[in-house]
Amino acid sequence: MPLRIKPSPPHSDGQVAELADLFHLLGDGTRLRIVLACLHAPVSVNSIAGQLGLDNSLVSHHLRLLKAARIVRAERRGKQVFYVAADAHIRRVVTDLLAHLAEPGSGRAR
Amino acid sequence: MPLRIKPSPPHSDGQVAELADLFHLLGDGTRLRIVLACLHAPVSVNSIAGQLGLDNSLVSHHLRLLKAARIVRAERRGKQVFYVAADAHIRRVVTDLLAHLAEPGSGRAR
DNA sequence: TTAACAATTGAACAACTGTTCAATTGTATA
DNA sequence: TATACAATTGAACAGTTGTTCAATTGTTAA
Repeated sequence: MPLRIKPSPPHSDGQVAELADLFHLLGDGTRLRIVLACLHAPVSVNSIAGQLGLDNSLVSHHLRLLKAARIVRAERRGKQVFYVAADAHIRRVVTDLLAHLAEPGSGRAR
Repeated sequence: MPLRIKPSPPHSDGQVAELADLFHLLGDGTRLRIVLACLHAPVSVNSIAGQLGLDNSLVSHHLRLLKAARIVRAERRGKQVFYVAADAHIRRVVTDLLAHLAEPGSGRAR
């Protein structure tokens, strides 16, 4: 029996669609910066907007999409609403890819 | 000296923009399926189109973008042009994320 | 209640983008 | 050369989407 090399595993349409949705949401620069801003600790909408120099409204719009996709989680404290990355899974995805980009000679392939 | 917890590392604008670009290109379902089709071995444009049920022209358009971003690499053999994932880096990014999605209870956060 | 602060929402606009179709370029064979 | 096959290219269209602005909801303090 010959050695089988990388049978190129089949992927369900659902999995691919889910992955594409995740990529699509993180594929906007503004939205990605928002995710990075609340990746490790809860941050208020105002704080994110101030930190990134964006309009309050714009940040809220993006956070609504990120929340709907379960990428971030909302938590209200008094007047403010704090957002944070939904779980360790999301954190790993983003930090892993940033690490990948930082790899020597990985800027964009060889 | 108190223990510093997750200083939330600063990310250069260039890194974030690069990462967003990568996400953006993989964020389209059709384009992601094309990348998956030639992830482990070189495949001709016709083969990709036939396999995915897409028009030849559409596949070529997408491959042009993927090639410009150095996500795939082109190689001509006679009449046909074969495309394959640019390097191990790209392969890891995609396969890792697919694995992440396959994790128990990871469909979208907890 | 009133006032001030924080966040959300909806409408509207411009910019972008995925797709289709037709025409063209490149390559190999008769 | 001529023919067929493979891939690329460009224009044009429709649909999507990021952003702005104004108005509204929710919360706390005076």
